[in-house]
Amino acid sequence: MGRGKTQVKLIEDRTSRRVAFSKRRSGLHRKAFQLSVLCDAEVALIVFSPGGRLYEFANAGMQNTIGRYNETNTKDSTSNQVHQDIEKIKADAEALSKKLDALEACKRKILGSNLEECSIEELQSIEDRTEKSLLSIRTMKARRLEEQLAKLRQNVVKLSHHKQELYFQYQKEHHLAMAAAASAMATFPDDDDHHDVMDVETELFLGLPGSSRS
Amino acid sequence: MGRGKTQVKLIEDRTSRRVAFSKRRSGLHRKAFQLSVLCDAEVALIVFSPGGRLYEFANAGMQNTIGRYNETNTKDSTSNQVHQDIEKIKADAEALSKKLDALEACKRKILGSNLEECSIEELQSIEDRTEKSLLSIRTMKARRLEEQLAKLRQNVVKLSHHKQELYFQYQKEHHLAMAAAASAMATFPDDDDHHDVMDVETELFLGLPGSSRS
DNA sequence: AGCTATTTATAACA
DNA sequence: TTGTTATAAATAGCT
Repeated sequence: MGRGKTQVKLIEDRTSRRVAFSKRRSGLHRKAFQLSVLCDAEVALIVFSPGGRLYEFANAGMQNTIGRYNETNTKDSTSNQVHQDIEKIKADAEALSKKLDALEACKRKILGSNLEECSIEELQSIEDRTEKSLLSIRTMKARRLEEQLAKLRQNVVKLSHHKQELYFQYQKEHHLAMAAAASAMATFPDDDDHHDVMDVETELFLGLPGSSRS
Repeated sequence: MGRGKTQVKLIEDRTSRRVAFSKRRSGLHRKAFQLSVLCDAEVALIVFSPGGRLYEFANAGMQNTIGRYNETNTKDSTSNQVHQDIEKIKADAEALSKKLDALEACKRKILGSNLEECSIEELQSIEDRTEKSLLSIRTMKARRLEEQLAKLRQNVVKLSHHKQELYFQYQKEHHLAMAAAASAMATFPDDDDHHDVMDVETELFLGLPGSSRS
């Protein structure tokens, strides 16, 4: 149709191609419409131009026809996968929620609330467990205290050393000063009590009751 | 095109309509194909016959073109809603999971495991709480025991009554029998020890140590 | 399904 | 882009 026979291959000339696209697209649209009316068919047509422009026709609504297409043709693929994913996530959430409820109930029981519904046997087991816990907790607390003690002792030792160093330094400087003073004015011998710096009690005892002093 | 002009309205004759559908459908398919080739366009065509049969053409793959259509055209509606739903559910699951982890850590601490990372202050608070719990648990246990005791005592009372009834019945029958025997053979007086049935100790003491006997 | 008279679509041109 | 026109293509009504 037209003044020359058409070969079905890409039209090389860009302008001709654009024109052909425009005319043939509208023709296709018209034909699709006619088919839908004349024959009571459900027709959906999607056309993207090479430039990316969208043209569409759908006498029953594009989404409806696409939905029907997906139902009829490809029972699964996307839609079903998504649905399965959703179901899986929901189930996971449900399971988590239940676990959480159980844990909360358990915690409450352990903490001594909501014991109304417990049998004696259950109470006994909770009691035993709680006693054990208490033991663990106290053990750990004792260990913590020991650790702190050890640190404090270390600090004391360090401080003690530091003090001694300071003392030696002081003595050294003092003797130098004395020597200088002595040589300067040997006539005034001076017997101060520098040694009593060492007399101050600097040791500190720290420990649990009953632990012996090292 | 054909021997008569076509009005664009439903073809009434069923046979004609079926024929027209067949011919026009193939024509439409051919035109769609030509457009895709001649003009380098992406074309998708879906046709449902009135009988529900599916015919399709898509030079770039139906799902691809539908996907592109959904992206280009309808940024939202279904797909986006579903996506949002999924995200919401995921977030919920995440939150639940975190809560669960926290609870499990809490429970473990209370039960005396995983105390390595606790400070002394934390340990102290856990200890206090656990002691309280122990108190609650023991109180509840005592209450339960009391309840059971009460029930047992009731049972004892019932059994005691029942036993007495049985005894009276026995005595009655025994005396009747005795009377009959006496009247039958009054010459052999018989002094058996039936009364010792009552001598058996049937009372039962149940109670907590220190609770007084009622 | 084929055929064919006719209508329709459209390639080339303006 | 839109319109015209010569001509190819599609197809309605028949067989």
